[in-house]
Amino acid sequence: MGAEKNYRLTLEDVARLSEVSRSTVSRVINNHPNVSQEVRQRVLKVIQETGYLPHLAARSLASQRSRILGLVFPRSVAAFFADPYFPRFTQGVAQACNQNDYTLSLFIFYSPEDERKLFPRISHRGHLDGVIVQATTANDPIFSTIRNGSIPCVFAGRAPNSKGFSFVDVDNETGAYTAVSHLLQLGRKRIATITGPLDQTAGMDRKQGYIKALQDRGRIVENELIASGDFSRISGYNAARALLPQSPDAIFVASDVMALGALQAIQEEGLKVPDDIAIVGFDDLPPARSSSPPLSTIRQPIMRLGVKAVEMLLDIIESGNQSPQRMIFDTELVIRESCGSN
Amino acid sequence: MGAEKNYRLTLEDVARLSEVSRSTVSRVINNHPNVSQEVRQRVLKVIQETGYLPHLAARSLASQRSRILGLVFPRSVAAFFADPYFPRFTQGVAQACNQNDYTLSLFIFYSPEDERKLFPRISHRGHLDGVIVQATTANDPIFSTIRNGSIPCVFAGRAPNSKGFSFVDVDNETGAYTAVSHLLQLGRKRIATITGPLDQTAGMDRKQGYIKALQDRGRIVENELIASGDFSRISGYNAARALLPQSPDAIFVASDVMALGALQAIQEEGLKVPDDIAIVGFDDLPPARSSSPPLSTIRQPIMRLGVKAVEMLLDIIESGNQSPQRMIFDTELVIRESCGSN
DNA sequence: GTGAAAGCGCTAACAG
DNA sequence: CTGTTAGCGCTTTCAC
Repeated sequence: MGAEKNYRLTLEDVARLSEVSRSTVSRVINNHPNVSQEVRQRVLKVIQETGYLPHLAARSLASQRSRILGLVFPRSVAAFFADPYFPRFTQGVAQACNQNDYTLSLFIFYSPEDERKLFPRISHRGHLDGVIVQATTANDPIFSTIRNGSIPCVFAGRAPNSKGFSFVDVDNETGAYTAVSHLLQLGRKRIATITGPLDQTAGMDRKQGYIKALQDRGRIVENELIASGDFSRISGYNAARALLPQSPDAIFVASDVMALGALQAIQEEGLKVPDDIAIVGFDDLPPARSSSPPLSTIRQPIMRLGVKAVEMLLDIIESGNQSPQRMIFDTELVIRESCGSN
Repeated sequence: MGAEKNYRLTLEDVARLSEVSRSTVSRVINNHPNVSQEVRQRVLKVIQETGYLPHLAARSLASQRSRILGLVFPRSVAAFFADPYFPRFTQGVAQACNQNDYTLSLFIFYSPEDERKLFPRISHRGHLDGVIVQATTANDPIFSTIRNGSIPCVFAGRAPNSKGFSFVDVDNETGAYTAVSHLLQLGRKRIATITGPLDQTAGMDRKQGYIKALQDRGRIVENELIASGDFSRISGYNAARALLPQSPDAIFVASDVMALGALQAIQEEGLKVPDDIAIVGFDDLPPARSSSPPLSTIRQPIMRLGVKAVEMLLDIIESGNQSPQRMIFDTELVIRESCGSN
């Protein structure tokens, strides 16, 4: 191991020790082809022995690339760290950043104050090489910021007004469609839904999948069976309470966290899940596995979304490719006890 | 609003436009006193109008400070984003970083591979101005890395071998003591505990508080009433199952997440909480509020821990103060239904 | 395949 | 209070 001294070694030092020029050392570090095997080995050895580490700021300044990626959670993603979805996504992003030798820098917005302060840093070229932005409602100021800036960006989730933007997402509509179809196959007659916020595509698309599944089987879509929530547990609880008087025999809930709230409301009413009411959630987060009864749900590959977002972003950065890219992941129906299929 | 062009303005540009030298502009930006009011205003106006933003890398290089703080989750913090504690703490850290114009950079370790790659970046001076490290087991390699490096560091939680390190923490022992004392006052006779991992101070201290509360009231500490977990839900579930044959009438559980698992185990056994068994958890995370029955628990100010960690770290960085600092927050008993006091 | 030289955009003495 | 002058440590033409 190289000594970890206070004195920082520089390229200059390594060059001297390996008896070549700074340029050559730089080439070795950056894997430039124009270095002879012999010299390369010699330099590598010195680097190894000294524990030399390039100075990131110096490198950024000279190369005009910071090798820092931003991960942005807009203010309208209020639920932020209350829903396990976000930490999990963050984990995927962090992992992929490590893998690719990029540094991850986290931006979480709370107040307009934060935005005023941080938006310039995010959108101006020079600080970040690119950003991953959690998609949210159309009117969040983050959109105009990104649009007016010139920084490479990938959205996590399709944003309502994100035409021309790159994004990673899951097929929300098909996921919901699958969930509701399953419920129909099980013979449920009055299938209700608790939607997510309808100003986000995830909320809209999942609702659309619910509607489509019903229609494809010739069922009538009843508005009294549709309640809306905001992905929070309490909103799921309240929505379920509002739904119960309509005597549904099944509910498709647009997120696991809301489903947990709904489950509680149902049970408090003395009703049994799945006997009286079947439930299918969406996300497949850990809490879904440990509820009583365990929650049937639509699994989405959250961590992989994070990883893919980074890879897509790096591709955009490195290729300079301007045309928007997109990647839609499939979901998977996970059957547990809450839907009563076993 | 300044135009967000591809061309980056430099200090030079601002200097020219405001008809002063680069140094003066630099002084204005860095709030140096040696600038006349008049000139300062003029420069500020130009900055405002042009939307000039200093180039961080250039600044870092020249000033030898990156204004980037690292937040590190060691590999042995496996539960990572499964326990809402961490996201919440992260939130506090992110908030405080914004406030102080520092950038937050996140390091989450999964594999030895990650460590090999990232440790040098963390411990070498020059990349990060300081790091906040989530405390964990004594044998995690992060400790030697930090110790051998020369980077300012604050631990979140007291580490088992962190003598001489700065940290923020809560008074775990007193928190546990309070919880158990409350249970005793309610007349519970056979109070069990489910501990956290005993190679972490949070686990040890909470166990110690349990023991002390019992002893202070002249109770005998029975080993059969002590089960250990690892802060995960499933470990709480298993520990509770192991405890039930000893017929406890109360359990102090060292984390809310484990308490939820224990609750489930108890209820599956047909026992009632709090009638048959009272439960008090630790943390006061959102899930504690929404369980049935709601969980009595020991609240710790998680976000404030994050904020304080940053402030402490900045103080160390800016003052160059070497002597270890520490801050211990008080906890608070939150009474809900699971302990049966109402 | 290698080295010399010119910056990248900023800070920080040092003069004045 | 203000300007001049050196760098910070690296990348990147451009010669050779």
